[in-house]
Amino acid sequence: MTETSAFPSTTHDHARCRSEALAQAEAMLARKKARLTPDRRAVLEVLLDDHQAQGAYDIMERIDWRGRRPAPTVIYRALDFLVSHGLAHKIESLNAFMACPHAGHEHRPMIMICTNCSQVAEFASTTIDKAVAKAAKDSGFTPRETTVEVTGLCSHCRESATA
Amino acid sequence: MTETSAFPSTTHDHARCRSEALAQAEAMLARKKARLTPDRRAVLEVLLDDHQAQGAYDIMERIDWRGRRPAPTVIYRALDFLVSHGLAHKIESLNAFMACPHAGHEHRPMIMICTNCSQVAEFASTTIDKAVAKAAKDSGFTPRETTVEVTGLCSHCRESATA
DNA sequence: TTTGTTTTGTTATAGTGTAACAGATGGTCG
DNA sequence: CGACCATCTGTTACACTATAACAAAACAAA
Repeated sequence: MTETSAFPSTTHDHARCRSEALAQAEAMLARKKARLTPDRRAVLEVLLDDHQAQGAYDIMERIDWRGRRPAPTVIYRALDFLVSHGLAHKIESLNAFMACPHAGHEHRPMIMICTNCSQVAEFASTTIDKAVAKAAKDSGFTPRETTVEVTGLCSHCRESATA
Repeated sequence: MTETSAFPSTTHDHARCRSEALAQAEAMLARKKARLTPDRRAVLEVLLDDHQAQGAYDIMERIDWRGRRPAPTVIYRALDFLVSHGLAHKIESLNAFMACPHAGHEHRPMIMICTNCSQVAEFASTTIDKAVAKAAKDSGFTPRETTVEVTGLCSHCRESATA
């Protein structure tokens, strides 16, 4: 039982969720002496605004640039930084990004994508990791990075199923 | 031990591999009364030409169109058809496609991507499927489609490692 | 305060994927 | 046979995703 977070409930206090994640991120980066510059911070904040996957261009539009009109590169650079420090994940099957709620833990979790409400959540499972490692070994393959993504219905949407 | 195929060896008889896969595909589609039209067949043949992932535009360029200059839509339509009939897989982390060597088996295998020789292979593992199902259940999530992709080194490239 | 590293700004371009709709083709059933 | 319906093709246009390349600015460390 590798208990981590799943989909946020209706009673979920998002303001708190968001500010805690941000504080953790700041602390973690300070420890690593990495800089959370204004652009990077802006991107992270947009990602933390909700529990949905967001495309780079969506993110770009949601940021208040105060007159600036930055190129996509700016966003991708910030996203690269966040992903490489474990503060965000890229969701390959959506070509989109999500904030990672567990700042700084080394992990490549399974990502769950609700096709109804389009919320995303992650779950770290050592069982999956082991199963993948074994399958790779049985094929003579030496794994480096693993991607596991699942689409389906979250518990909310499962219950209020559209008849 | 769910033995399927792994990376082709140096002694691999690709002409045979290719023609068998094509024959299987034809048989399977005939059974389903689905049509392997010229465009679809051309795309499948290009995918079967090697064991690498190929982007839609690469595929388009490799086909001899005899003067025609088809739009990308044509390729994507053919790819949709092939994927929906289990004759090809989309590799999400590469935005590319591979032929599936096991025509018609219902399966969503783990896909292995060698970052050295860029060959791809698949492996069906019920252990992974179960682990993913359990992780989803533990999160209250009802899974529909699963993507598992691993990058790393195939057995060949592992041995002849670039010092 | 010099020096080297990291970050930003900017332009341009490459790569991936869909929407929409008219027209052609093929299979089927009376 | 021929009318019909479903599927497949052709085509135009566009939307979305991502990177290359390089000069300028900001910063940290000594």
